[in-house]
Amino acid sequence: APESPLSSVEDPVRSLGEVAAAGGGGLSGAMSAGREAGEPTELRPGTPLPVPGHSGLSIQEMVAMSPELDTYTITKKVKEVLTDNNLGQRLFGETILGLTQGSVSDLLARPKPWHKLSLKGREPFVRMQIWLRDPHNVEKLMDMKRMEKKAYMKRRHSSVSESQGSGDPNPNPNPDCSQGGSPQDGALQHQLKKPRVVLAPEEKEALKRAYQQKPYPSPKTIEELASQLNLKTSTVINWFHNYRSRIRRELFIEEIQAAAGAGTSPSSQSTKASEGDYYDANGSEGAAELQPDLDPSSTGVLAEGDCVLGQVEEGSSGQHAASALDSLFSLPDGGHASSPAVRNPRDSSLRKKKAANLNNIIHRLEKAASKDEPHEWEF
DNA sequence: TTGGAGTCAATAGG
DNA sequence: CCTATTGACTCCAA
Repeated sequence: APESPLSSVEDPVRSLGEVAAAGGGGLSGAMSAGREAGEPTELRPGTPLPVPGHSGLSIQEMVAMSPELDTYTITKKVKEVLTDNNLGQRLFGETILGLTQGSVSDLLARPKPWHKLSLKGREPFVRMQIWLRDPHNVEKLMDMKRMEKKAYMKRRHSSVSESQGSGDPNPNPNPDCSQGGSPQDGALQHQLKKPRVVLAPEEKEALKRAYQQKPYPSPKTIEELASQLNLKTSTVINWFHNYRSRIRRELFIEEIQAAAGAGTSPSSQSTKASEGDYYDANGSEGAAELQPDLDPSSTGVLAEGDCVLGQVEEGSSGQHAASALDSLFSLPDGGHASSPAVRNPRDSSLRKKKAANLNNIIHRLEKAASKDEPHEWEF
């Protein structure tokens, strides 16, 4: 069998079956029926990407049994290993995690604390942990990188001549190998595919301002915003979904940094953080002062007790059968499990964000108070 | 239905 | 090439 240019590099297992992934009901997608055929999207839900060595456990099972992991330390280590060895997020993500580059970037840049992750969300971290365990894995990835490059060179050479059909030397019976084919009929699809919406800075500002005032706008408010900004309603809705979600994540990170920073050094480096990107640096006014001490846990966003600190108390109990797993869940080198410490509740940035989240609470209270009657309260 | 969690994938910068 | 950002989509639970 002639080695395929690149697909062979990828997960050899992969779902053979793969029922036409036509994708379920696309409710709103109606009009833009441009969904092109091919592009089975590399790794899909089917085969959860086999975990390296390992006995029969599926990652799912391993995730379930996994003790609390320090996501921050894991991502830090992964980033270090990748950069040290010139390995990209794309290759790492697609072959090790089964995720795309963008997702990997996001994950590595702002990992959520373990206890805030769903089972699904923990999977990538467990995979990274396992991957880190064996230094040999780095070698394997590097080999793959070389192979990709080789394949790429080869393709670039041959493709030039066979400009049209059949030319594609695709020895792979499996239509999976997306890499190659694509630039075929670009022009056509380009027109049919709805262009990506890019919000103007001012539009984002307006939305952020609206968020400050009402993190959970009513359908009515959304409509207004949409028409005022001349955007589709769905775009506004999506924006709020995404913004809330990303604000939430920012808070997690701030908490981690606050805890870590406070512990290592009294003065500590004022984690420059991405500051005011996710919330209006200016607009948080009043709220902050009005609520001196809101119980964070009630927001459902600012976790209970202590996130970051959690993993200390864990240890002792679950050993037993875990002994075997023990080796699996521990970084190869110094297992320095981030030593958290006191955290500084006075962190202005954190406070500001928590304050900004006040409206979140209000929203829920409103909701609880009056199910019906989408009251539009003014403050 | 609505909101949250995870992701994808286009795209902007390096 | 690579990485970061981000609008949209899929799943799922309440």
